[in-house]
Amino acid sequence: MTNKEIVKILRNVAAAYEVKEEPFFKVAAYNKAADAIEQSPSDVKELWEEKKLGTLSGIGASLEKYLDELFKTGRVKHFKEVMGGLPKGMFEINGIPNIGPKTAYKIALKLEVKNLDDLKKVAEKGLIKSLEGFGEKSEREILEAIDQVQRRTGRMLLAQAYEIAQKVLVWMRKDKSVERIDTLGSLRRMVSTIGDIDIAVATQSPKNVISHFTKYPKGRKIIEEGEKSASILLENDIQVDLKTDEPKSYGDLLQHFPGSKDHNIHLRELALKKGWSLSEYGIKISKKLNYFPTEEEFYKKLGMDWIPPEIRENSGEIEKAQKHDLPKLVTIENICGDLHLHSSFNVRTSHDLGKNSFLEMIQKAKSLGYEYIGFSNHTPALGTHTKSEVEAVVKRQTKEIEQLKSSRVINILNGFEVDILTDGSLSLPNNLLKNLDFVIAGVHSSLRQTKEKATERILSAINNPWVNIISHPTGRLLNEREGYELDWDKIFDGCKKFGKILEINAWPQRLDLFDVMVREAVKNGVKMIVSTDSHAVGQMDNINYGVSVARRGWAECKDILNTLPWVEFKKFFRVK
DNA sequence: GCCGTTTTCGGCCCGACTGTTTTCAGTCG
Repeated sequence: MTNKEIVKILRNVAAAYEVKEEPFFKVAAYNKAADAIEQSPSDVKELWEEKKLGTLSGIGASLEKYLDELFKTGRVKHFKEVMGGLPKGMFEINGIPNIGPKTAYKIALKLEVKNLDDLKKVAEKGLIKSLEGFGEKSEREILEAIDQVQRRTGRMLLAQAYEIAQKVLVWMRKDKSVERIDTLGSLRRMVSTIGDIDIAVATQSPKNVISHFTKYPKGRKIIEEGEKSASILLENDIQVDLKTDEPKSYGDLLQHFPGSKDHNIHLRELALKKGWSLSEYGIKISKKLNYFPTEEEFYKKLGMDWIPPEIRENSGEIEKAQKHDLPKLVTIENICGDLHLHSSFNVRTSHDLGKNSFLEMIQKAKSLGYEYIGFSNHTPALGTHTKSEVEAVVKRQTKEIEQLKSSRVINILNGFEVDILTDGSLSLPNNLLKNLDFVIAGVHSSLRQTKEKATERILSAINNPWVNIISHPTGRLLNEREGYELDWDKIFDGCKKFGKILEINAWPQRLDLFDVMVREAVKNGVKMIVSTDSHAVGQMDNINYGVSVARRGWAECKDILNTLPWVEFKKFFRVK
């Protein structure tokens, strides 16, 4: 049983409880447990076998007992009772954007909808709008949502694939026959979502390597075990493919499998003009196969510089490499600070609070070798604070940060992440914003506006003199929703005119701006900043994924503001 | 349901927004 399957079961129980109007906290508890499992890097069944289920926060005595029953018998009597009497179809359509448990229940019950296809049919027949509480618009939006779901891919997030792959690499390095090891495929190119995990090994004794690989402790099933390659399935149904080659030809292997397909096709066409042919085994010149131990030598033979995997998309990189004019892409070592950090500073916000204190985040920043750090908690919720209370909160945070600044452990910027509200106004007034060292503004609600409205909305934040950074500009969530559409010419113009910075948000599900738009921003001369949106110190390591997006967008240090040393960096903000 | 404790109960989740209402229910973050 995979984590995904367990999560689905728990979400179904939560949905059933919600429909049956059980106390809210019970519903929340099940969803929280599902969240914990969804985000757990370990296999939950494995944890259960090791009697470590209790280490997962959100799983208490009751759920532990139910999961025990689930793993032993494959079912849970209590869950069955809870879901009893409810139409099965509701669990199939629950979770589609804007369809929650109650909507799912109503539709499944009244229209006898059993699955997504049924839902599409009844919506197309116009049966939904005739239900009480539904109308033309909600029916149309359901159709759009189905369309969105059907286009969703079964790919995992880059961060997930990356972490799983790192563990496999650690295991593989234990085998003495492994001389070199790297990831291949879209993972090596650091694409935002990944299908399978591919790994390359340079070795003289592939047999040993493959035998070691198939013994990977988290492997569930060996799919294929050949002489030079093997594939295994991990317990969470993720496939890992291993390919080996001799060290003398390792560069060929390493170059071939990451692609992209278009990049390789272009290379092959170039080779063909010289009468050569390219493959994973090397470059064939007048029927003789030439081997290359490194990628650098492979590319050199083709008359070009080595191309960083992140930009191998056949979008001009080959021509640049031939002219020895590739961009000098930003690296993680260039990053000097992180400005999008949510601390546990005690404010009742309308969004999530962080888990760690200012001090803990400062210490983490030091350990990352940063020169500066910026705090950007969400603002106090508008509904529950009076004007003077909001002002008091801002003052309280400012005072606390001023004290930390005086300790001179690291350079600190005092800021907030303000909401860009539906009408384009901000969740803090200007008279408070102007006293902050910096302001990040982001959209956190009403994500379904038209292109025109969304553009206007963001432009009004760009026009605000106290706003410095626009966070996660497109609002997309990978595998979940596409962002709102924007008129990018206007956004870029606004940023340039008013000196605003676009964020490359490194949160694994966001990665927003995304690579293609980063490239556009670079072309337009718009400055960006890579930041993590961390809500806990551990998440500050995610900066890596943001840097990858920047690299995929051809960004150099000149494009990324937080590569600047403090003395230069602070000039862009209101540091006294 | 979970969790933490001032440790076996009481607090935890609520604000914003939308579409359908005409005062609210449901979704989302």
